[in-house]
Parts: sequence; C-alpha cells; structure tokens
Amino acid sequence: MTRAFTRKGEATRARIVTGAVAEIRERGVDEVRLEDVLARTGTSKGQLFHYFPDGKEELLLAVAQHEADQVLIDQEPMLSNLTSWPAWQAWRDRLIERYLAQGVKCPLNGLLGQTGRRAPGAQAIVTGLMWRWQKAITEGIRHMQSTGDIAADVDADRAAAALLAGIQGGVLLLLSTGKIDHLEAVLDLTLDTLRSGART
Amino acid sequence: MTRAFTRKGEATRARIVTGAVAEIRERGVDEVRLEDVLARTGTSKGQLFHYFPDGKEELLLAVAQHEADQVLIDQEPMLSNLTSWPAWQAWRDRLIERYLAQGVKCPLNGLLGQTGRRAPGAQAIVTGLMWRWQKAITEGIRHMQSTGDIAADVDADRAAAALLAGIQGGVLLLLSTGKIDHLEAVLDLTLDTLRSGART
DNA sequence: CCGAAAATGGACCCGCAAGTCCAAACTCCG
DNA sequence: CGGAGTTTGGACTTGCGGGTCCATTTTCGG
Repeated sequence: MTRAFTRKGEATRARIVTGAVAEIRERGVDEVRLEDVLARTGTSKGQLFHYFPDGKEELLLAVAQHEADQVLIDQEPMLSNLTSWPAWQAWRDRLIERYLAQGVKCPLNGLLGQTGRRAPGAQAIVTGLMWRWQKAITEGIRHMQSTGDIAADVDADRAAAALLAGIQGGVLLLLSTGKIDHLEAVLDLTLDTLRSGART
Repeated sequence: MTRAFTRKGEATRARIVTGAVAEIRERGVDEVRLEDVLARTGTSKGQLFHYFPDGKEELLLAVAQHEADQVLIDQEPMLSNLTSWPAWQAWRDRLIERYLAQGVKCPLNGLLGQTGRRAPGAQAIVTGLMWRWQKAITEGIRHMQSTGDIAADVDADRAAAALLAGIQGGVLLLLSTGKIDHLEAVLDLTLDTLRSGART
C-alpha cells in the first residue's frame, strides 16, 4: 500500500535527501529553507511534497537517520574490532580526526538537542544511534576482558556508558569552545584507566 | 549613553526576562513566541522592544545568561567546596538530583547546540559557563591533591576537562534517552578512579 | 503503442510572528 | 505644577516560508 516509486523517482528522492544533508551541514538545521534544498537539487516543490508528503518534518527525519548512520559508519572498521590496544588507539585517533575535521558543524546536534520537539521520531533515531554506539563499545570491552587485557571486575556496561557520555560531552564542548582538548582528555584518560587495571 | 531606565522600567525589564525564562523552560527555545512572553508577563510589544531594542535576539541572550548563571548557582555551595570525599559525594548527589528533576527540559541546550548561529554572543555565554565550571572542578582536584586525597601525579586540568565532558555528555544522554544512567556512571566511575590513586 | 500511474514544474495561498509606529498615560525633578 | 523624558498599549505592516493544487510531461507494463 505504500511504495509506488519508479527507478527515476527513487533517484530523485535520494537526490533531495543528499541535497538536504549538504544544506544542513553548511547552514544548520534552523537556517534551512525548503527552497534552498530545491534550488540546490534542481527540483520543485511538487516533487518534494510528492516524495515527502509530511513535508519538512519528514525530510528532516530522513536526513537525521542518514546522519546517524553516518556517525557509526565513519568509525568503521575500528569500532567493530576493538580487540587489541592498538585497535582501541586507532579508533581513538579516528574519532579525534573525524570531529576535528567536522569542526563546529554537527548536523545531528540540532536535532539531538531539541529531540522530542522536532518530532517523536527524532528521539528514536538518536536513542537508536546511542544504543548501537554503546553496544559496540561494550562488546569491545568484553572482548578485551576475555583476553585479559582489561580487568574482569570492570563493569563493561557502566564503563561503556561513561565512555560514551564522555565522547558526547567532548564533542559538545568542541562545538561550543572550538577546542578538541576535552574529547582528547576523555579518550586518553579513560583508555588509561581501562588499561591500568589489567594483568594485575 | 545607555541607561535611562527608571526604577519601574528596570522592574518591567526583569519581569520580561523572568517570564521568558519560564516560557522557554516549558516549551523550548524554538517554540517560544514573543506574544507568549507578553501574555504571561502582562506586557506589550512596545515595552518589549523598548527594553530590548534588538528584539528576540537580545531577549534570548539575556535569558541564556540567566540560565548559565543558574547552572552554577544550583551546584553551590558544593561546587566551591570540593575539599573532602564526602563533599565530592554531596556534589555528585546534587548534580544527579538537579538533572533528574529537570528531566528533558534543558533550556541552555537549544542555545548550546546552535551556538554561533543564534548569535555570536551565545557562544561566549556557553564558553564562559564551561570555563567557570571546569575551573571549579580543577580547583577541587588541586585541593584534594594538597591533602593527599588524590594522587599528585594526576593532571588536574585534564582530569577536570574529562569530568566536565562526561557530565555534559551524561546530561545530553539524559535529554535524549530519558535515563540518568550515563551521568551516574560518569560521576561514580570518575570519582572512583580519582580516589583509587591516592595514598599509595 | 496505449493508457494508467507516476513524475514534474511552478504559481498561488495563507498564517504566523517579528518588528514598527505613534498616541496616550505616567513619573519625577525643579 | 509644568513639561521633558519614560513607560505603556496595541493596531498595523511585512516578509518569509511551508504547504496546496493542478496542468503537463514522462514512464512503463502489457
């Protein structure tokens, strides 16, 4: 009862999402007007509302999902293979690198902050992202425990929760202060702590 | 060249700010219309623009400053007296309590996220808040080092930076997931780590 | 090659909320 | 009390931008 898009239609839809992603990255969620997206993608009002019946809301949600997925993709293959200290270090480096490059433009943050207002769906997207992210970290810790590289008495879930929170806060502070110091401190100190308890 | 407000005027101005603060806490930054503030405070357009010539922008900035100050005030007198482990614990409890009570409503977060867009001034306010916050934590750590309760080889600045980031992330996750777990994990694990190195 | 369904373009509508303006009412000092 | 300056009310203007509509063109299965 839903899909009735031809090949071409699918392509147009994708083009609109891509354009919206770019537009939002450049100007921020609040500043984006539908017209801008249309201009950039060479599409018309009719098309946009044809593929996104609920208008802006729906488009924004699609963009949010896209960006949320991207966050994790950008951390691969490191995030899924936290099986040795060098691997953790590589992951750490990737995070720093990624957010340093991204700088002050965090498309998700806008949605993240006002989560629940923009849409109930936005909440779900962010929650899902965090959930997946934390799960990956937890698994990494568990694996390190299985090899004895992290003390067995560490609560993997809590440690992962704390680390994830630290990362989020680090990024947030990067956004407000422009400095990567906080993110670095969190990652380095946390990894040090995790390392320190091992092989007692 | 600036002030020309009588006693009564000053009062009205304050009333508007207070009303705006309340309104934003209830409905979020995005959803606030000037009209709402006027209705709530029993004032008129003329008054608002009389006291805030730059309109919404200026009002929002005043609100942001107010809220930023409040964040630190809410942590007193604990934050300025992190001089013993029980004191740290009391501070931890206050933080949990405060954010648990606040729940999903974080007035600053809206401004925080889009910092730099809403206004260049917003950036300064948030940066200032973080700076003062971190400074207080750093001082707490230094004091504990002076009494030997925290190992001397801990880098107070970095540790404070990491803790602050953790707190911010914890609050952010509280906002998106509705659970306080992350904030708790950060505080408890960080304090444990700080404690553990002492009196070696 | 045909017709139903999908894709496209773009003119138009419409409500909302920020900001403007000015006249009337106060306040306060000399 | 007088009048300069401040405060107040609220009607009015304005522009923006999301959403609607429909006529036209294109696609695609049979």
